[in-house]
Amino acid sequence: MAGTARGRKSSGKATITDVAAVAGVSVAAVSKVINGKGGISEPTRQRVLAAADKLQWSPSAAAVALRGARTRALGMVVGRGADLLTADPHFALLISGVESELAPLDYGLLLHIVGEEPEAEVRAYRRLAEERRVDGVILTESRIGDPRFDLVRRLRLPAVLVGRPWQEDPIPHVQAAGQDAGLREAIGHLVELGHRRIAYVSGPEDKVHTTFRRKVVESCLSEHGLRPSHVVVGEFTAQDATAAVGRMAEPADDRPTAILFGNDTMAVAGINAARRLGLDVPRDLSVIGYDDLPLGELVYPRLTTVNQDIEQLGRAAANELLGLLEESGAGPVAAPRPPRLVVRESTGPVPAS
Amino acid sequence: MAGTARGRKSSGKATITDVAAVAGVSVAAVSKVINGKGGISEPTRQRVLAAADKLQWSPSAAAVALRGARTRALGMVVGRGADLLTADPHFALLISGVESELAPLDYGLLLHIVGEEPEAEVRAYRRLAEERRVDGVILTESRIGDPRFDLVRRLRLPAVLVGRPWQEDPIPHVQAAGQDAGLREAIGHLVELGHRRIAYVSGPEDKVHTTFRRKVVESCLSEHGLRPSHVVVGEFTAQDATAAVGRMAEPADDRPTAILFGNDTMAVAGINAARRLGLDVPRDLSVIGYDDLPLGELVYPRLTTVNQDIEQLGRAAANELLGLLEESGAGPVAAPRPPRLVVRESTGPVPAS
DNA sequence: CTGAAAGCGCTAACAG
DNA sequence: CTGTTAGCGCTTTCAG
Repeated sequence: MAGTARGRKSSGKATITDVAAVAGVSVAAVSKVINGKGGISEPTRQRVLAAADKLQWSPSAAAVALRGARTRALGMVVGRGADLLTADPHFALLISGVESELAPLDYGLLLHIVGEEPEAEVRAYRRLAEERRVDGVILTESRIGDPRFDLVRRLRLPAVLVGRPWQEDPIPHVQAAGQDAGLREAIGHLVELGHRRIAYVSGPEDKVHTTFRRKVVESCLSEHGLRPSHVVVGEFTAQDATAAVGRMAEPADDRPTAILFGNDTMAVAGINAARRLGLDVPRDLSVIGYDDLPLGELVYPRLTTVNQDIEQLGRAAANELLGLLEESGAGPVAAPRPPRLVVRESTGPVPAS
Repeated sequence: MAGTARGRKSSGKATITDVAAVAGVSVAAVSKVINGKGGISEPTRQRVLAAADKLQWSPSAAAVALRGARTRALGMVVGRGADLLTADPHFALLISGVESELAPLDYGLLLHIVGEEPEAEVRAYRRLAEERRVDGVILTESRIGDPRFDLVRRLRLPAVLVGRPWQEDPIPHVQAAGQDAGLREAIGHLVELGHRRIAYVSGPEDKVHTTFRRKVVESCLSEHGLRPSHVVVGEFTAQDATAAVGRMAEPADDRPTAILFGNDTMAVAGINAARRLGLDVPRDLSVIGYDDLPLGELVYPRLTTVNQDIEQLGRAAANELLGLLEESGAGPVAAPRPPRLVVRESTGPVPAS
């Protein structure tokens, strides 16, 4: 195990030059072998591979990026407080889907969690672009008048939005076909059970999907000749859900017999609020959530909810973005399937009264 | 608004050369201004800053990394299936804490979610190191005989572990003082309520913290002159929790009057399993979880559990790693406080029988 | 105080 | 088939 030949810099990590030296070839040959370019004899190829393996060498991401302007990393900026982030596995699922698409291509995902302040968010995107840290970004949760679409365009930062774009924004986006399917099924389910007084508890209306869903609920109810008995716009939190239920329970004869909630967290909180008010779910009140979090299976009664394939959505978004970057090797990805109702135990026939 | 002076490459993004040209100085001057090195006159400084701002320029991360061997990014490899990831906000919290420490220093976090296969995990770390994509990594969930400590050492990849190291491993790590405090409080609480038959449902014993906690429970019970009525080792899943409760309920006279679960998800599942067996919580059975997820406040009865300040742990880990990298500017971070019991509604006096 | 020039590790022409 | 060489955008001596 005598020391290596001509003094390799003792401590620093191996470079392409070291590999070339060990293999007894030129750096160009090493480069070609690593990048699978043709025009290299098999014996040479083997020697290079052996040398690279021996030295535990892979091309430096920085050098490759500097040379080719490809960083092989995608970015994602999440603008939410830690509290909301953790109450809702939404992002974990999305990221997991994105990663599953990226991993085989050896792309990385650069994550930025910023607070709610819009300026921090803008700054994050700006740096990602200006510093050329990523090849593109994945956007989520588009808001009404979302500034990010303009931003990424000005930044010339390739971007794909997960979900429903704001207006006719020509930004590439992925979403499941039949976005309204889940809510339609949900309402159909309730109507079939005899419910007529149906309330809707929504999330903050600055999000595009929030208003969209409220409209779907309203139009779908009207197709059944109904109007929502109550519409509450809140904050997607347990507190707001509890408050909403409290408010709706007041005049008992006007109380809804079923409530649709904007997400599962609110729905579960709503169920418990009802219970504390002496109402049994589903006997006195039916409840439907949205998202189908694991939580829904854990609680009692198990939650009837609308399932979205968020992970698949992440996969599709990553795939789309990779396509934009002309990254071959990103095989086709199955389209995310429409949201659909999962009937469990929190819905039942309308109370007799 | 006439076209820029001598043909700047029309479409490509601005470089330091462009900024220098616009400011009418040399690239060296621009570099010095940006990096806050002294020896630049104020007027020059202003001109450079104005030019950089006008061109929306920040130094390319790739070039900086190539030159200085600092990527200003940290890595985190999460080896878990998407399912486990989402059932447990643990990582979301941790990441959120890490980010909050990184953001002010403009460090990025490169995330890799790999499956359960150990080889995928090793590969991920190896690439992170060999490609010099990150300056260091944060490790979580150390396992018995964890190969990653050796790995990062061989890779010369600066690393900090979140949580309890395996054996005396000399890897830098952060953890709250008084790791056993929460469980001790929990058991004290139960004993005070008169419980004598106390069971423990643990997670997979390949994790270091899992075995540690079981030992704490056992030794703490024995200090009270007790032995666990049952110890079940499962998978941290709702299924296993349900099964465990089913098994323990069998001979009613040997049934535990209280169960400690390894995490909140199991605890909630356990409560519902008990309910389906006709047992009321906390009247017939007391239940305590671990982690204090938001979930615990949503369910009925609200869950008594052990709270850990995971976000703070993430902050501390990032801070420690930054310190290892000799990154100044990482101010001191408060030490994570010991786990502590949060008493809510799922525990009560031992049943009379 | 300011600028010219030498690389960091790699890829892509171009010559042999 | 294989080697030489010119930069990619930046920082950093070292001279002016």
